[in-house]
Amino acid sequence: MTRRTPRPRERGIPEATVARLPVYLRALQALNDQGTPTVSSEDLAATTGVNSAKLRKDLSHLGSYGTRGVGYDVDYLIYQVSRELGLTQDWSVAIIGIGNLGRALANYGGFGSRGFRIAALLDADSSIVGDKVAGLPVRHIEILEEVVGVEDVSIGVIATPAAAAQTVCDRLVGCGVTSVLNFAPVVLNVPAAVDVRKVDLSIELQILAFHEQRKSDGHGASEWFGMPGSLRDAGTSDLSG
Amino acid sequence: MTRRTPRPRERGIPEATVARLPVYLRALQALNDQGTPTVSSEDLAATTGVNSAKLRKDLSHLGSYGTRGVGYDVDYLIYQVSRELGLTQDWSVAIIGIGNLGRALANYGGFGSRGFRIAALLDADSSIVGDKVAGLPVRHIEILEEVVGVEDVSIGVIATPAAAAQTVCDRLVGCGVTSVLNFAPVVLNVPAAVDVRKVDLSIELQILAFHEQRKSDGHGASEWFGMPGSLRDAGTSDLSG
DNA sequence: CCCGCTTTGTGCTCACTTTCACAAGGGCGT
DNA sequence: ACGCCCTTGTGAAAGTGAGCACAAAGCGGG
Ligand SMILES: NC(=O)c1ccc[n+]([C@@H]2O[C@H](COP(=O)([O-])OP(=O)(O)OC[C@H]3O[C@@H](n4cnc5c(N)ncnc54)[C@H](O)[C@@H]3O)[C@@H](O)[C@H]2O)c1
Ligand SMILES: NC(=O)c1ccc[n+]([C@@H]2O[C@H](COP(=O)([O-])OP(=O)(O)OC[C@H]3O[C@@H](n4cnc5c(N)ncnc54)[C@H](O)[C@@H]3O)[C@@H](O)[C@H]2O)c1
Repeated sequence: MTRRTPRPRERGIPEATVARLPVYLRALQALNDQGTPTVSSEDLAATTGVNSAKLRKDLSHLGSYGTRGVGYDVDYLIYQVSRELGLTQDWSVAIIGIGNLGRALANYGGFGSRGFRIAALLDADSSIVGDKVAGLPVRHIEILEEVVGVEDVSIGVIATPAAAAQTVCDRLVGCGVTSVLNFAPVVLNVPAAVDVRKVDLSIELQILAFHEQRKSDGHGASEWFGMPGSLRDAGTSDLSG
Repeated sequence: MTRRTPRPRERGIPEATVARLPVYLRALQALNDQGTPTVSSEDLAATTGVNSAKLRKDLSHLGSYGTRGVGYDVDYLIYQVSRELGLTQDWSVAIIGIGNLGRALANYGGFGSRGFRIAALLDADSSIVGDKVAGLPVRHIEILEEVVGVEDVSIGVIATPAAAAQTVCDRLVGCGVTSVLNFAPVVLNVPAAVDVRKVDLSIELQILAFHEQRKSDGHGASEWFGMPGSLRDAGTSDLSG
């Protein structure tokens, strides 16, 4: 009866699940765009490349939002997943280091699916400070603390050379930023309360090289090639602690 | 000395270990650059932000290359890790989609720590075909198959808009490429023999947002902030299948 | 040549993930 | 109202990884 508590999920969504929620969310939004009203775990799992049982278990961590015999209401699920991920509020992002990569990031329109606002661009190079990139002025790294305060930055994106990354990170942490996305190829040292995620191109390539080597390694080619069509996911995940 | 079988490790290095080897390798190269001849698991673990037991177990999967009471020979370990990752041979990389991101990638000098060679840049936009980016000419996507064959491309990097990614991927797979690094925000559908790793900025941000929300969520601030100085790693990992 | 100090390599335990398999639940046709 | 069929939600099993704690092993000094 009046099942009051629809399972608010006291706390503790597995990290592995958190990493997949954005993938589901994206697929759900695509379904929504094409007008699909409901979707089964089987179908959603297929388009996101995961096992349907895993998908159901993932969603079950948010609560019981499906209807047996029918599936999930796309709109409603989008809302629930967004809420869980914290996308119902806006997050200010600052990009530090407006070089090749920082520029590409700044120009990247589809910044998440809403929820994120690029609030500031910072660089140490005086010759580009003042330039406008993607409509935003590049500001000097010197005023980082001020900018973080004024813009209420909660996520810092580090796209500086490796040598400057730790210093920049320390300053971000120093003025209260507790989430950092790091593109520089260094291991950042931060307090336990700060989350750091890294994106490292060379590591990705090296992992691919490892598997590539394995493939050519022993033999020519046989028993490889499973049936074409098997889905795949890969890449980013792993958490902090 | 004549320790003949240094444990060739028949096969099967845990994926989690593979993902960390590049990190160790980078730290080892830094040590080597500064002339350090040997390093203990404790020290190497500290600079790479992992538990020393985990580091030792990781390295033990490659064989017994340490010396008890002393540590690991930096040079030797660099060689062994490189070999295991397949970096003793060169891998040709093709970047498809020379827009903001593709350009940044092409210009990225520190491409891995050797081992990788950017062999070709491809794009569908005739107006930029022929341009030189980072010293390489942008070629037309039409001749992808030819380029892959001639340059012996083994890794394809997809930096096209999401809508084109699957098609590009299919063509890469079609001409024998079995390793793909995907920057487009789509789940690629590939045969089982193909490895796909993805780098997805919005997913990373959403994961950070989730944790950020958790931090501010319930309470003000207490029992948070573990002792500053704790190391952190994060980001990429997870494999294919 | 023996001893004690240091650091590796690893057995074992515990925690987290994935996947299977299925009972319970819900809608719909009759 | 009833029963059939479909899909969810989840216990339990299996797989993977993290980390502790320690015996085994180099190394150097006495
Ligand atoms: N370009 C890529 O594709 C790519 C790929 C993987 C990783 N990365 C990493 O991303 C980072 C940026 O790469 P990039 O190609 O854009 O380099 P870049 O040299 O083009 O840009 C770096 C920018 O950071 C600025 N900078 C330097 N020190 C700074 C400081 N202390 N504070 C603020 N800004 C500072 C520089 O002025 C420059 O504008 C590097 O660490 C690189 O290793 C880049
Ligand atoms: N720029 C970023 O920071 C960023 C961040 C995350 C993800 N991404 C993703 O990376 C991809 C590229 O981003 P971008 O900012 O460089 O976009 P972009 O529009 O600047 O560049 C895309 C390039 O791909 C080319 N292209 C289009 N269709 C093609 C086809 N069929 N074959 C070959 N080339 C084709 C276009 O001509 C263009 O040069 C997008 O999928 C984007 O979502 C970009």
